[in-house]
Amino acid sequence: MNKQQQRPFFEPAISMVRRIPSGKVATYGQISILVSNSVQKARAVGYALAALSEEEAQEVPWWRVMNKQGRISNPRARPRGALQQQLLEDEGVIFEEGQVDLDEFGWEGV
DNA sequence: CTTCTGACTGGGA
DNA sequence: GTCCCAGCCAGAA
Repeated sequence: MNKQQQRPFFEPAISMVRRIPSGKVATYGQISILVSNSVQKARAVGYALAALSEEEAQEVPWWRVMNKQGRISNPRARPRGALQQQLLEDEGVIFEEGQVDLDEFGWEGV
């Protein structure tokens, strides 16, 4: 728990990801803007999810977070990438050529 | 201490 | 469509 203080950006970002409703997807830049009002910290958001343990992954819908292109980021480095698409499709998100239409499934935020 | 890398984004060529 | 560059945060060497 004390680690939160060491991560001024990690925890807020994770908390925001948890707010993403089912059937919707958010981009790293989206989360970055919501928590810090800056899109430039998007990389830190991705890193925050990458640092999630399996335990945290159960509570955090990391699969609803993707890049601005509406595409799963670095799927080759993560076998879970296939799972991510499967989970999203199970929630009603439609993949088109391995790509999601953010204009339709993009999370508007709070 | 410095340097590099990474689940990113935006702009320019 | 591609490629390159600059900026941000966190961790590893």
